[in-house]
Amino acid sequence: MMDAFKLEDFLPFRLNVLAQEVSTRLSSIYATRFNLDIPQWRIIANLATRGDLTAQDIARVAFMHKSTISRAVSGLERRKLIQRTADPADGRAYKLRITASGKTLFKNLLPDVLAFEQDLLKQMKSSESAALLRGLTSLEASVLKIKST
Amino acid sequence: MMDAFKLEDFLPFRLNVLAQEVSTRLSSIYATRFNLDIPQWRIIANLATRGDLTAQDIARVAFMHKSTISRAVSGLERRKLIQRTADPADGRAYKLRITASGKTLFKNLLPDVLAFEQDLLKQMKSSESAALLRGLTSLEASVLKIKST
DNA sequence: CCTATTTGGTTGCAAGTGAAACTATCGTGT
DNA sequence: ACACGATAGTTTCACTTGCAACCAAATAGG
Repeated sequence: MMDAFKLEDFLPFRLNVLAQEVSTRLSSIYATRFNLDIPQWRIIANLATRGDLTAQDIARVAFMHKSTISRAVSGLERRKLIQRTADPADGRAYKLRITASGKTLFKNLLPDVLAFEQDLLKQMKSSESAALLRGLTSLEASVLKIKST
Repeated sequence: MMDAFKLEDFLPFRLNVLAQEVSTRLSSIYATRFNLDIPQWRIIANLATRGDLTAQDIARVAFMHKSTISRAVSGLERRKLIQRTADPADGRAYKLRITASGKTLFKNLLPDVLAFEQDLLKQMKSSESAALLRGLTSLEASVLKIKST
């Protein structure tokens, strides 16, 4: 019609659709089987793999808003999947730690989640999946550069 | 800590963060300068480049929910950027068409939007950006395959 | 020290979104 | 011609989310 612009080739659009599609399918795994939403899953995963963190730490590494974290933490604490203790070094902050049952949940969840990722990648030729991962790494760097501009 | 799982290497997480980051920065272009939100931008772009479409058509090509489209269309029609006419072939449907002022807006917007995409890609080595695009194409196919499973 | 600014975290509010219910119309089968 | 299920689009509702205002504690500057 007008111009040769194709929305379906437009990088931001493609990223959005892919992320959305992948996210929806993935979250159905931990939502239905483990009753976690996306923020909760991210917090669990970070605490399980990185050790104790404050909400602020999580905000930085998981790119989440602090209000989202605050709410997700309440839920996780209520279910005793994580535990909050005052940070001795900073009276405003709380150290978040995953509990034993949180670890168990994570251990049960992880295989499913990894299997899903592998399903996605296994459908691709290995040269293509390698290209994807390389490209994503490069794009991540590019976004950071633009960000600081 | 526990397992070698790294959330920051996990494909769904990476896609999410990237899409989110890119989307936010892009939408600030058309939000502040042209008062469009994401659904509206997508509708304008599709109508500008593909010609007349029904809401249903847009839902399919742009992966949007019909309720989202319905609301976005109202706003665009109110601003006379698009126009709705009853579909002669189907009494339930409406043909959506971009108006002259809609086209003008799109023409003004397009260069900014393309420049943003180019900014992203230009920061990457051309081998890396090629890898990215190839990988995304392959992943798109992979997601579709899993979807039908 | 004492004030001013910043920072960690929580909460209220407004906006956006998906699911589902609903209306109107279409298409199929009988 | 009619009844049925499917489909286009709108709207209501519940829920999520980001932003901004807020409180408490920390840090910086005079």
